[in-house]
Amino acid sequence: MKKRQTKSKRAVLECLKRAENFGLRSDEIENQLPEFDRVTIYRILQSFIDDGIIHKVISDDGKFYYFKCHTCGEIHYHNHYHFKCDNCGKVECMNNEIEVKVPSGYKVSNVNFWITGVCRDCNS
Amino acid sequence: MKKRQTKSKRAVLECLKRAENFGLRSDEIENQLPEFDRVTIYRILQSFIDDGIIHKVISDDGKFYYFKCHTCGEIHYHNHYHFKCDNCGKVECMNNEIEVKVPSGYKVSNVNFWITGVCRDCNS
DNA sequence: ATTAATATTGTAACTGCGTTACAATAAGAA
DNA sequence: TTCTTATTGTAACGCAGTTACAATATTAAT
Repeated sequence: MKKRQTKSKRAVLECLKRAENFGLRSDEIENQLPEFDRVTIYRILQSFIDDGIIHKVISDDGKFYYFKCHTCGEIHYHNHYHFKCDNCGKVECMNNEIEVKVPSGYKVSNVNFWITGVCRDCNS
Repeated sequence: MKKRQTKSKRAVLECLKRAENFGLRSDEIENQLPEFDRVTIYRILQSFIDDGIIHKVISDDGKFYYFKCHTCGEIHYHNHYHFKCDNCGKVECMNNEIEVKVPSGYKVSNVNFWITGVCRDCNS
């Protein structure tokens, strides 16, 4: 099952890199890449996640956002906030590690932190 | 649009109270209350949320969990962790307020914090 | 207790989003 | 160039939640 390089994979990765630490939904990627089928895009995103190249986060209204953030590719769980601006709609990774405190006896393996509010750009 | 008391509403609230600070999915409530239609249950849950009686949280795999936790009904956003045990599958509200630190310029209005791991019961 | 107004319910059909099956295509090694 | 098989597109499916609408049940007024 050796992976192959394809136009579609390169294109999807380009989309996510262009977005930087802002996240995209799969339908946003679809719109940017109408030459590829949505199933293909889903599969590529999943394979990137399996490889640790990107990560995905669920929003509070049940949609997945995909990120190619600066810590992707390293061994880590993505323990930073993901902030969605209610005004402009943009979703971004906040690049601060969060110290997750849980009661004794609990063991944390993964986190999904979602915040909504107003971003700096929309506040000024 | 004055609200009315019904058997279904009482039954749904009973389910959630019985669960205490553990969360339930709508399909779990459906199974407990086969006498009511799933649409009815969805509507009741939504109306409870509108009234602030319960709150809902999205899990990292895209399912909603409904909680009647001890702080529901007060004016607050539910800024506590929601912990799902990978072993026993239970989901619980962790009753500690989290101090959410965001970069200056950002304004937080709502949070959705989801953690997975192993709970105290399954660890011992 | 009756009646009337309308909030609530059940049924059916629909939506959005992600997945699966399978045959056709194309990447990359020989 | 040829072969192997990873990848793709098409179509159909599945799940979770929503909407439309007519039937029912709660509550207030008589």
